[in-house]
Amino acid sequence: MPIELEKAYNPKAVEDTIYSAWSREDLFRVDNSGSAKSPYCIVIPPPNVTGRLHMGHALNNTLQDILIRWRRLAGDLALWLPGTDHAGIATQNVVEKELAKEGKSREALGREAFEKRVWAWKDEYGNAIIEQLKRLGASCDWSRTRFTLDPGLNRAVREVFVGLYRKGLIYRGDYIVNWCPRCQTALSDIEVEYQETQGKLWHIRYPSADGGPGVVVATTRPETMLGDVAVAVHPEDERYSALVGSTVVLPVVERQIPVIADGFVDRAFGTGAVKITPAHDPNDFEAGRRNGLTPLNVMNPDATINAAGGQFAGQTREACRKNLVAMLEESQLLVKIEDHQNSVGHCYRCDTVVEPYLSRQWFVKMKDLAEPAMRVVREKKVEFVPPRWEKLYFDWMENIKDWCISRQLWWGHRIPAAVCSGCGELTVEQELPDKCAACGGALVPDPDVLDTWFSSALWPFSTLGWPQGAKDLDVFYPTSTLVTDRGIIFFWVARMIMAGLEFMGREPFRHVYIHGTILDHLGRKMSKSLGNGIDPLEVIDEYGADAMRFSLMMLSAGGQDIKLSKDKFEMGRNFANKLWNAARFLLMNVPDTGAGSEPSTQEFADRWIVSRFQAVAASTTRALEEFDFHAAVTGLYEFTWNEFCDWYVEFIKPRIREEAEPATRAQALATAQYVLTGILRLLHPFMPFVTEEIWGHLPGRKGRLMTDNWPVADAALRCEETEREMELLQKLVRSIRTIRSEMNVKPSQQVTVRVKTEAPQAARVLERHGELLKGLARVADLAFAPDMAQPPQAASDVVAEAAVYVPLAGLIDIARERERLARDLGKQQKDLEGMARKLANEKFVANAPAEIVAAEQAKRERLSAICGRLERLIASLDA
RNA sequence: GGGCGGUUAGCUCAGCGGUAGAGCAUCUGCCUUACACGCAGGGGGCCACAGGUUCGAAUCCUGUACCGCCCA
Repeated sequence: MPIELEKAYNPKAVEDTIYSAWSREDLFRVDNSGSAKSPYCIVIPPPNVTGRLHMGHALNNTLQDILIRWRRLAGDLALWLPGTDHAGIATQNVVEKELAKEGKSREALGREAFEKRVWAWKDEYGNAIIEQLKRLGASCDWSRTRFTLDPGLNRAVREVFVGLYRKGLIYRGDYIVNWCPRCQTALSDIEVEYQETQGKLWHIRYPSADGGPGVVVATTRPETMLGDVAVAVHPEDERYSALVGSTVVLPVVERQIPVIADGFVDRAFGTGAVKITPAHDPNDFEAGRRNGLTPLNVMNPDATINAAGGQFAGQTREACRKNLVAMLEESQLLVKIEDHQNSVGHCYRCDTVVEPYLSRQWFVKMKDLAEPAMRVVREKKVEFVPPRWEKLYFDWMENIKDWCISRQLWWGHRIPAAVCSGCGELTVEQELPDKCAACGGALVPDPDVLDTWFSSALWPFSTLGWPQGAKDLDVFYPTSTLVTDRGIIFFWVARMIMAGLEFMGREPFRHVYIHGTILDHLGRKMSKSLGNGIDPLEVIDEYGADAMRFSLMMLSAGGQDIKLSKDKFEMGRNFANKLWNAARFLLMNVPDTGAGSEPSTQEFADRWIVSRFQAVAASTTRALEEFDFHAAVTGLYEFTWNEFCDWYVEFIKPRIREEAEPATRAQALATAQYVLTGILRLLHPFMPFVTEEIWGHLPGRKGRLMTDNWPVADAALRCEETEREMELLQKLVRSIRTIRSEMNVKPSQQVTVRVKTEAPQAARVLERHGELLKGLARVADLAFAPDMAQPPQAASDVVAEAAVYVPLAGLIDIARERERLARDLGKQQKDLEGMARKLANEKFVANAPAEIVAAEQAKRERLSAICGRLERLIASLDA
């Protein structure tokens, strides 16, 4: 019994089944023992445990899966190592919200109980995104799944922290950091997002202590004046030189502060005099240090005013600003208010306005780490694809600032440090002792945790078993390719390179592929607040995972951003269905025993498709090697649809009918099966489900497609002569089809065709392959000759090598026919003239490469032949 | 203010030195027993603008405009 497949491909019915089969058969697991295969490894950019799969993930992970499935088929020991990120702030926020619903708080619960609670949450919900990746088809080795808070990774974090501390690359100190008053933690510089805001510039008079007019300062944040300790002017600013060294009175607060001179003041900004608030502004902090001024902190961690703010104590920063401005106005010290555009920092997790805030934090000294990390990119040991991202990397690395790594959170890696309650000595150890080594006093562990990105930076080696050492580490480090978004080049990529070099002595990966960003159909980023997101799981339900993957690849050229709308997925869905039906058709005709998969090259059509297949196998491989996913996928689309389905399958239909001659039938089926099998292999990385499903129906196949082989193009099977002949045949078929269509000949109606051709190649094609032409153009009667006379009442068309006549008694309107041919002639003549002009240009002939000139001459010849034929046709109509 | 990317058919995008391509949409025929998620045929573009380089520019260079992203 021939195999009968469903009429339309139904991804819903097969995807889960296929995935469980792969899983059940343990095909995801990578065995690193004694393999002679060369290693290929990708570590996943670990999604947040709190995350839900969005289109960005879908794109990112599709790309990784394509690479992994390709390399696995190609015979590598291909490991895709999955995992999730503990996402300090985000996860803590989620659980705190949950607690709030129960009327509880993290503080009331206590640290230990809270941490337990977060772990419980993680155990229950933290796997969601992993399960969603499986629906995408991700072929990760799930047995190696890691979490950034795993004990092994914690061990790595402590090792790195202590190592860097001992080298003097980690230090603790009091500095202005970016403080999120809502999350109540420090943030690193790159965790702050700046937004252009229409603000104001308040000009405030600080009168002299001696009763003089004093000085007018301009500020965008009047509330911070509570913490002012000086007013600064530029040393060379003549407007103020008399005031330097004098004392002014801080309005409302009535505190006396000095006027100092410092070169950092921008004379052109505002009034040229600025207030100095060292505890609340990074520049002022530095200025304060230079000038020996003691910072005055006037805010609580939640950005309300503290006791130092006197009468404003307890007010929020916003309320304080309002009240203070009102009071200044009342006392006539508010000189003016200007509109002022400035960019205001917001917390990247909760969007609260960030406060520059003086506090004691831990920092990593970056300069020494950045140097070798730049070198490996310069020396192409690490390559960005597309290469333009290198520049961004260098720009950031060259201006790198120290990294604030401590976070005032409860969820994360504890900083392995403690302070002695007795002598104040700082202890930094992987395993903290109970007592201070210096004085024997009790040690108080540092309450802070590390920036989540600190553990992420170690991901390429901590996940493989560092620092304990492991076979995986030996086999797979350095990893091969990192696939990620431009948004985390600083956060993650750069830091991984630095950490990898520092602790492994090798760069963590060879290539960094930076893909585009998914945008909505209007070109905006997809976001929860805009509600313009497309849910990949819905897309998978509606169109299938393969359709989504394939469509995304069709749309993602050269790492360009992707403007997405749901209807785009029809492309992939239609293609999957096309493939399915091609397979369905062949399987309906293939005997149970299989057709074999040895291609035949005896018949012209077989020789042609086999040759074309070698070409596409070669170009697909090349495209993947160059990370050109778009080229790979469009090449496969065109080959499968336009060559295999539209032409080859149509060609062999007569040969595979039951009544056909058995030998040619067997050859056609074997060749078709050979090409289909090859298509499935080439397509598998992009569309793993349909290809595996079809594979499962092929008679005589062994094992799973997922672990089969990647096709290697065989140059010996390439035949350019055949391809040229086929092109001519196709032109003739199209020519007849065009006539049929324009003359409204019913598809069921067979026609007679006469061809006038003097070209030996055309004669040969018609002689040998006339039957193919008759089949595809629905021709009952075909004849050709060098001197073929135009039959009466015939519609006609030309190709360069021939004139084609289709006698259609009663259907021909001579006038219309003449008009049609004349229109065509006009077009062709215009092209011909252009070509002739070009070739008449001596400079062109002299300067252009010989092969170009030859090609242009060939083109002119072709056009001239076409024009000649058209002219003769028109003349014969007039006769 | 600096950097990067974009501006090609109605829409979404390829092409990146030899006079333009795809998918969708559109128009005309077709349920030609693999597929209407389909088949066949057609129409549609002075490749943002202005200069330059070149025998030749959508493609390289310079500038302008607009859109987007990143950094300050």
